[in-house]
Amino acid sequence: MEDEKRTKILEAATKVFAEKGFQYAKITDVVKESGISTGMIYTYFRNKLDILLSIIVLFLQRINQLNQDKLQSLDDPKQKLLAVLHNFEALLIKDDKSLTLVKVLNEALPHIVLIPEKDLQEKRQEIIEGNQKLINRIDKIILEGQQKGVFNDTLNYSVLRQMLCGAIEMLIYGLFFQRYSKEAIGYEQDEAHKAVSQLIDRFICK
Amino acid sequence: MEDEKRTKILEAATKVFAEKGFQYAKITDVVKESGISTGMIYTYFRNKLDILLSIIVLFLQRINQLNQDKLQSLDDPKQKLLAVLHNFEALLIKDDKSLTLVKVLNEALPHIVLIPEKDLQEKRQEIIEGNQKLINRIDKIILEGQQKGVFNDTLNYSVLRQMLCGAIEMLIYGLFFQRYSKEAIGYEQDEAHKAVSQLIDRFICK
Amino acid sequence: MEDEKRTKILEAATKVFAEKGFQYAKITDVVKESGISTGMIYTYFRNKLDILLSIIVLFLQRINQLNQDKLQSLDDPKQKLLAVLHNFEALLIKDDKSLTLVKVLNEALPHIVLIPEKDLQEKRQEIIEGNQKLINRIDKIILEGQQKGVFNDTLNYSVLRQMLCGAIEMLIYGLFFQRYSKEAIGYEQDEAHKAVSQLIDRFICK
Amino acid sequence: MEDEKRTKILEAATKVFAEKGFQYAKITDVVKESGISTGMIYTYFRNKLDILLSIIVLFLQRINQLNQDKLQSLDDPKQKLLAVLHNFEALLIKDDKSLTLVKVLNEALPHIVLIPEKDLQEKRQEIIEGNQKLINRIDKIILEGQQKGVFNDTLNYSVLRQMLCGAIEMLIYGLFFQRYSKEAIGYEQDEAHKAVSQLIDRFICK
DNA sequence: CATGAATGAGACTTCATTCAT
DNA sequence: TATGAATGAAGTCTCATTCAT
Repeated sequence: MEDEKRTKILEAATKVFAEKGFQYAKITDVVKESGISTGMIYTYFRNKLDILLSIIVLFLQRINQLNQDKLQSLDDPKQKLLAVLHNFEALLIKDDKSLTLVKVLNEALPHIVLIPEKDLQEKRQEIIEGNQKLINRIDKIILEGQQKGVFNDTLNYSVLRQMLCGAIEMLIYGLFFQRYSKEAIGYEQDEAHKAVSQLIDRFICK
Repeated sequence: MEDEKRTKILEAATKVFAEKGFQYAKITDVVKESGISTGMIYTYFRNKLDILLSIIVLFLQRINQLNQDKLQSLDDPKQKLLAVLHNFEALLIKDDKSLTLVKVLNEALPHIVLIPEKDLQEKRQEIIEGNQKLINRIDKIILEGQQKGVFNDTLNYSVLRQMLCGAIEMLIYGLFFQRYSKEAIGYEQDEAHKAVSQLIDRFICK
Repeated sequence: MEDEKRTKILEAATKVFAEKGFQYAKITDVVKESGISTGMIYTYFRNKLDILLSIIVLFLQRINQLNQDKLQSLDDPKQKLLAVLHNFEALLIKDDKSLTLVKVLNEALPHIVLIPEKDLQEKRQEIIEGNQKLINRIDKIILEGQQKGVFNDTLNYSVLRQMLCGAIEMLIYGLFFQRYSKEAIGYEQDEAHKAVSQLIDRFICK
Repeated sequence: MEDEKRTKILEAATKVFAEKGFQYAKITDVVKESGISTGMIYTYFRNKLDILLSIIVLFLQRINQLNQDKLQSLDDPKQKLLAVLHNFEALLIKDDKSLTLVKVLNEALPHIVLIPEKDLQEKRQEIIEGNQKLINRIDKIILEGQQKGVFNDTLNYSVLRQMLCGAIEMLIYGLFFQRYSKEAIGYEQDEAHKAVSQLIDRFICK
């Protein structure tokens, strides 16, 4: 009941932040989009930044939870990597609403990780740790694959992870761009999925 | 002399925007960083946004010029792709100062392309066209490679371009992050360079 | 309730603009005078100029309404002219507060009519039309009086109107000056009233 | 030589202040109009306000000088009043350039007389005294006319002076408006002249 | 619990004025 | 004497946040 309202706010904010950019999005926009009054929003969140951080925290909690659930039953590094990828899809590409989340993450994460916000230290810390956990999990998989001799080991695992994430992120952003701007980007969700599998096959795997 | 000052402002602004984010950067920060007074800044640029747009316009002009220069003497699609990549490096990875530009581009481009700023329409248009030219050039190279039978043609050229750009962007962002946050990211410029070559070899090429 | 606040702002602004002059009046002065916060003022008016224009629009609406009401029941041109004059008094000379309006009108109208403000075109248009309507009504009365042979017709009606308005305006300004500067100007409201009647009798009438 | 430049600045400023209004006129406008550099302007005048005050001081000096010259040889109050009026014409209506002065006087005098500018006290004082002298001279003529039994004495001399000045001012402003806005006002200089004579004949004289 | 009217801090920007050349 | 590039003080306006109802 309470959480329902919280979720409504976060979903509305995600849409608004994605469409206008965090800096240009006004609280009033979130009010209009969510149908929840300003005052109410401020009982759920300390301030505007808190909403943004909460969106990200929620995403990181979900993706990390999903990863934890899926990965423990898998052994093969390649299967693990594909599972992580699948989890991204499950959270980010499943529908138009989810795609907006990518835009928000793209815009916000670099700042939050890099810039020490004075406000909301504990939430920022949670994000940094959640982000770290996500990255570490991927790194561990790649490293394991390299050690098992199935993954490309001519490159540092961190380089591989960085490229993999960048490629996926840009693919998904392309989908968001297409949905939102109504301009053709030239591919759809299924082709993006195929593309990442192929990237793993040809670039990550030996 | 005049251009010298303009450049100084743009460089200072790039640093400040990269470090604080455009929204949180104050004109006073640019004043302090550049050593040029508020009033002077406003004789060179119409407003804060104009500075941001000018940074991007300048980058797009340079990269497109570099590409035009380098590409006309090359025939082989793979050589062309490597040339484009090298141009990115020449502009973005050559030193710490250049790396800040990546951060600014990452933050600003999605907004500018997506959101119709009311202000500064002609400059915004220049950016959209410059960006388009950059992307089209890459697309053309990939398409040519596919038609010549040397590039991976199981995937759409736009998918390949998107992934290539995403991977490179993230690699460079990693370098920026490392220089700026003093936290190890796990690789350096040369390894990034090698990584992209390898990505082209294994993923883009047949 | 809402209109009450709008009125409060307009009244405070009229006083402040009259005392300091529009250019030297700060929004903070209006805030102090009205007891209404900056933010609130900007929900009622787009900007400082909008406040000024709104003061004038309101005056023109009122005077034109009053004129319309009073004139339709009158037949005699002289009675009509006196009615218009009385309406001015009813709006401008009734108390100290009203007198400040004269100062604001004197200062602002010449600019607004003459200079094409880029901002707030529709409001500016309303003022020009309201002003025109006011002048046309007076012109029509004078012309009618001339045609009926009761008004001085050795002079153009526009000359007569101009002089009449100028004389009245200066008379009222004198009253404002006296009230505000506490320096004697040498006459009071009743004498001013008498003077205009006499001006009509001796100068406008045959 | 020096005075030539001073005059040039004052003339340019009069035009600019008339066209844009003192508050909206920029020093740069005066620079462009006069062809004299910013720095130079500031050697002749202390600040922007000083220019405005100097324009008015000069006008008051001239009109008072002219009045003194003409009036001493005249005896008849009506002739004196006509002489004063003629002097106004000589200074304000003689050409398009002079007409701009009316606009500036209209806009500035009420403020200067009313509001104690912190700056430039001695110049402000000079204006107040010059203005006073001008008004006193007119008052004296009217009073004299009343005492001699040739002027309307049912009204206070200050009321008569106020109306006379208002009527003339508005007539001249109409001429300025016509020249500047290219919209017909309905009369020309000669008709304005005739109108004032008639006003004196019918309203001021018995 | 719910609202949205009201607040005011602080950013952007302008332009009168200065002063090195 | 002459210039106009450079300055920075100060005003307008926005919008996140509060709190009376």
